[in-house]
Amino acid sequence: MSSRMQRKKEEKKKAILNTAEKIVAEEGMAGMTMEKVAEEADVATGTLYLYFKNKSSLLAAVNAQVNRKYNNYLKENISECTTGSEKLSAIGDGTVEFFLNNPQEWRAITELYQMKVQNPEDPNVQDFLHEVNFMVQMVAECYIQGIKEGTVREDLDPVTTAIYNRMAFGNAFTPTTEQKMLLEHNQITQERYLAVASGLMARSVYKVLPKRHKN
Amino acid sequence: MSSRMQRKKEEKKKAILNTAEKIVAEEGMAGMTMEKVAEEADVATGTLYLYFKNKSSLLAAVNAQVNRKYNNYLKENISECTTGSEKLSAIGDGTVEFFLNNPQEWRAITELYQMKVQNPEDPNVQDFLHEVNFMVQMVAECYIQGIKEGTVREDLDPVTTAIYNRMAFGNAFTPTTEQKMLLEHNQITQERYLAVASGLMARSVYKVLPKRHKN
Amino acid sequence: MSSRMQRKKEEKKKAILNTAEKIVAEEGMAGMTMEKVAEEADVATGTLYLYFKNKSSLLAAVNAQVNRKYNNYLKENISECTTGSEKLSAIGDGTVEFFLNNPQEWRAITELYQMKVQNPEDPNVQDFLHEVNFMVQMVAECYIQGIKEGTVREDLDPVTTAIYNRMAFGNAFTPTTEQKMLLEHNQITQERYLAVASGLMARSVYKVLPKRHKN
Amino acid sequence: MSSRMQRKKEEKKKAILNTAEKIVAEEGMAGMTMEKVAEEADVATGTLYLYFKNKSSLLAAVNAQVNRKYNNYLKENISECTTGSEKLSAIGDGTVEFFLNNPQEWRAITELYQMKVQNPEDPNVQDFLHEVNFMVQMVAECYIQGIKEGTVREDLDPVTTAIYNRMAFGNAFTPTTEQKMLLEHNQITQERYLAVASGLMARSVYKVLPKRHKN
DNA sequence: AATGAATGAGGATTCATTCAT
DNA sequence: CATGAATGAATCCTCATTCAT
Repeated sequence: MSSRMQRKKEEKKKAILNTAEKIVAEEGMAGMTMEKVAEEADVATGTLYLYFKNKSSLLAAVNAQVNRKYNNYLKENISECTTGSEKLSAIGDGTVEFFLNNPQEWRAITELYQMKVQNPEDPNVQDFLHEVNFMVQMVAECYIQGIKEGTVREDLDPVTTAIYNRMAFGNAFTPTTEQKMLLEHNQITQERYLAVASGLMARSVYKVLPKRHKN
Repeated sequence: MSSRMQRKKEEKKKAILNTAEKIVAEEGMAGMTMEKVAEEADVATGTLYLYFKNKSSLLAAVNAQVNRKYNNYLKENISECTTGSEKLSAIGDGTVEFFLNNPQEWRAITELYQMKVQNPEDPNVQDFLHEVNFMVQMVAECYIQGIKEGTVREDLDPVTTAIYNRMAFGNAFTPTTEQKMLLEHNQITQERYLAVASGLMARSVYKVLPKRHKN
Repeated sequence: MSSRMQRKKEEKKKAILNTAEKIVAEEGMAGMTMEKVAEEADVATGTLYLYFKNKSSLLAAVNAQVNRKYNNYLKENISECTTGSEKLSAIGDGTVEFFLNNPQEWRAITELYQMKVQNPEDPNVQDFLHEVNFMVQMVAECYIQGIKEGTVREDLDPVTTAIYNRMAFGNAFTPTTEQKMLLEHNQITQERYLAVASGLMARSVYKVLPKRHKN
Repeated sequence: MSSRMQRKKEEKKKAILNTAEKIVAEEGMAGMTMEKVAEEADVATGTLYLYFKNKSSLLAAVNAQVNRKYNNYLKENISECTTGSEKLSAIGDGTVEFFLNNPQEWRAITELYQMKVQNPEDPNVQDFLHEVNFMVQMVAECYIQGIKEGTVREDLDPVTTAIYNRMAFGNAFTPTTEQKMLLEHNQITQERYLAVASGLMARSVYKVLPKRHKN
């Protein structure tokens, strides 16, 4: 295959992926039908199966891509930080920024939390796992550095905490339906909720809260 | 209707509800088809609709029941506590116990976090909302008491925190698929995960960690 | 059975019948479910089957009752007329009156035009047939008298015409969905339609139009 | 899509449409289930939904097609006529012919008189309405011409009469169940009924009956 | 590689009718 | 007589996946 062909193929795959991501963000995982993806990506239904083994694999690919974007965003945000505490702040702030600037990606990420993995061998699943784990390791390293530097509690388990935080983060920005009902019922705004959640997470990690988090 | 008839009807409703709960726990919300419920509950499909308006309402009823069980469990656990700190500990420990003793209920609760409410007027939805809110208020009051008693941070927003905690709790005990993969990949046991998560939550709330939480 | 019991039974049957009639009028033949009838008539579903063999039979009974009412109305209206022409006018005017005063009955009558007879042996079907045929014979006799008196065309086939007129009448007052769309599309009011239809029917029968029909 | 493909698709659509028409004619609107259509058209259930949005739309399409056939038949029949009276006769005779030669279409047309329109935006509904209205306008114009030429009553309302006639025609050829019972009960043949009905309709319209209608 | 028509199993819901009490 | 819970076949519609072109 000529490299031009190659490139074209790659582009089509991306187009499908982006369309799928958009639909997942807008209508949820269950709302993403292969037909809709095909139509909106302007390809035939059958074509989807040339690029993705099945729906499950496409979802995994979306999940991988969207997490890669998130990771890249944070990586860049961190690059100029030196202390662990700074990095953690950068991750926190970066997430807020990412959430505000890429609402579609964020919606997709949280929708896909509940993705059921059908075939762990699937390269897209592997890819996805790789991305998520990268993030976990990155955060864990910040904790380790923070512990060394005395800003993070010494008894904190870095990796496990990082894994726990993934969900806590997601939830802080995108409450479940149940939580939305509770917030509404108790007349609490989403902004308030986000602030409180962030504070709680910070407090669980830091020895002394950095200034910005005193809110 | 004779009271015997009445009782029998009530029993059948319970039977359907329990079957539905079991299936939700085992196969998720989407995996709960009306046919499966009917078959496993050993009734005809049509019978389900005698007791529940539609699938959505049945799910809400399951959600209400399962949260009621949880609430009752905690209520009893709390009843002998006096200080806010004690109560919060009792809630934490009670949740662990409940999770260990009623794995099915717990699975169902977490599966149903993402339940979409279709008709807010539905009595079962109302019932569910009532239960969840009861729990939130109960925890919030413990925080308030704890603040008064000096064990809980003064700047903590009781209700909002209680709402956030619902999800954090759920997640601590039943990680998402994604998290399970991460835990496995990093060779962290579920017990370890639960311990770390509990510690993080405690730390975010307490002024000084109670002894039991020093893990 | 005591005659009091007998009466009570008769009353219950009437109640069911009236409820069924109402529902047919409001929601059409297909919209009349046995459950709805039972609920609205405040009896158990099973009770319906004590009084009517099946749904089909209940519909036939409704059809019979509603036509009986119509017939009685016209009979009374005619009773003081002497000439055939007068009687026919009385039937026409009576129908308009009946239609205006008993909209429910009228709706039911027209809805039931398309009733499919499943079992011709059914007493209710027989009853229904008897009523409709009574009406046909009554009109036919008016035609015959009119012919004798020189007001109705001699070459008119009394019975066949009377049968044809049943439908024409019904249609004049209750156009089909299709016709309603056409009327709306051409901005013709129902009143106009009724007037035109009546004029056409009169003209097809009379030698010289009676004054009232010159519209 | 290749034009061969295109043609094939068109053919399949027609096949489905024809099957649906046949079933409507034989078993009525309510008797036409999607499953029956699929089976008899030898396609899968899902295939129906590739060609028609839903059952309601399929029924509308059948209604449109069957009326188009009827219209075309009459258009051709009229084409060589010059006077309004001739055209009206041609329409009457044409309808008899159509009824005799296309019994299935005729049955379908009359069955569909009671079609409930669910979505007026549906192209098939629009199509159907267009066809029916075409017929109404055509007949109305004949009346207008006839009035000018002095053969049709001057006081006749062309469009309204044409709308009324649609039903009258339909009924003349395809009596309702009720009427069939009455005819049978009074030993009147369908031919006789048709003749009488035609005569009545003619008489309601013409100033002087054309010879052919003196029956 | 790409297409998109076709498939058909599966899922929610309704409703006439029965029957044990 | 009366009840009303229970039945389960029937119906509409969806959607992941395949395959002939």
